[in-house]
Amino acid sequence: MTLSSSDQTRVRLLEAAREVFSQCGFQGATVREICRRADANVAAVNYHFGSKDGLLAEALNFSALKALQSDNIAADRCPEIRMRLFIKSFMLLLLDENGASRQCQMMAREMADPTPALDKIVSEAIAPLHEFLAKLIREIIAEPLDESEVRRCVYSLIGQCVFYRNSHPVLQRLRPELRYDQQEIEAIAEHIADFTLAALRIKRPA
Amino acid sequence: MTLSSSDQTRVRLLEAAREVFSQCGFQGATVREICRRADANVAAVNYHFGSKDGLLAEALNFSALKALQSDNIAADRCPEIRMRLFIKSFMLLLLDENGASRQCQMMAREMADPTPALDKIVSEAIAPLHEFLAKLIREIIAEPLDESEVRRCVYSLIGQCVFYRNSHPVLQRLRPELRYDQQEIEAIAEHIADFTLAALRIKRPA
DNA sequence: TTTACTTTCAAACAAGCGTTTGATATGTTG
DNA sequence: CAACATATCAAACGCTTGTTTGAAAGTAAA
Repeated sequence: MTLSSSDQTRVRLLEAAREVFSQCGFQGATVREICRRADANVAAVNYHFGSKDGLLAEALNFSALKALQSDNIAADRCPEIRMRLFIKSFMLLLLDENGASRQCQMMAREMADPTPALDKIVSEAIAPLHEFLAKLIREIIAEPLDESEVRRCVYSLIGQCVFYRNSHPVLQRLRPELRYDQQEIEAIAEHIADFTLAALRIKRPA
Repeated sequence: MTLSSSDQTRVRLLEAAREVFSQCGFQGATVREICRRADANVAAVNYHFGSKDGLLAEALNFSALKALQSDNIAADRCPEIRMRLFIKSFMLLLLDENGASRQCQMMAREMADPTPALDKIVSEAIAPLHEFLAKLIREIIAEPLDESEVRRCVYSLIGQCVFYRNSHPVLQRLRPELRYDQQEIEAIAEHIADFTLAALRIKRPA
């Protein structure tokens, strides 16, 4: 099955949309810029997706994030190792600069600036992610723990991770030589894992 | 010394600007909305501040954040206690909902969406804050530590803190009953302090 | 009161936005 | 080929944005 010409511009639009949305946010992105990058007419967005909102809804795609979680569960490792593995692949998704994976970056954008699509993002991607992490943290602590306390540990972990993405403009100015290459990302991931696991071990019986 | 009529609308504009900027971000805020809340004409912003950019520059004010740091240094306490004190007052600044202190919230906004004022914010407020925290962390660990490692600890701490502000729209949807009252903020601050200090103690000689 | 200066205001401006339109091209089907 | 549905396009629409304008109102000193 080959692509019809309309399907071709559709996928070009979706790809360009992910690029621009993840870079500029939904508000900052313009339909004209997306169409320019997709070599398409301004009217193409509304023809194929109905509206800018519709384009965003179709551009969102949580498969990478979900794959990350199911792979992690499938991995036959102890909870602490699985935590390390998760953080590493999560940071790669979040920071990879020439990324085929703009999905998480779009989500990180939406988190600060709500759009009509935020409800979908929360219920389909963020809520499951939080539950996944809460479960993993419970396994690591291995001691019954207050629900609200587990939740705050999840927030502490995710807060550390998304910080590098959300505050990238600031970090860039603080340390202009900073580049998110594979090596740097892995170093960051290792720090976050060390930091988080150390904090979690305290809560565990001795 | 009393306020001239022009000074009065100036301060009303500044107050309204802080309100709207902290709620909507710079891009999302409109001059018309600010003027509406300040009971001023649309032209008032350009008359008094030259432009929307100029209004932002004057609305920014880092005195609360600086006072927080100097008070903390002045307090005659051990580093760990000072860390707890700092986190608590920082979270109060960040989360206080009917806040006279919109300053930190504006800064948190800027961090995700760069504006022409970001350079000023970084050099005058964020860089000193990071240095302050780096020093505090070094005191807590009390062992010579790699500069990049200290920096990442600073990021871990700040990341946890600003998460509650930047991801507020998400957390609101995840837990609609969430309210940032005094008690909740203090509980959050205590968690972050416990979490962070536990992680830092690991790095310290036994 | 007159003069000079500052502040406010309704109105308009130019530019950018998402979206719509109607014509033109393209492709598919009988 | 003819007929029809689909896809693209330049152009324009209606709206909002930050900003400017020039007149009116207010203020203070001589």
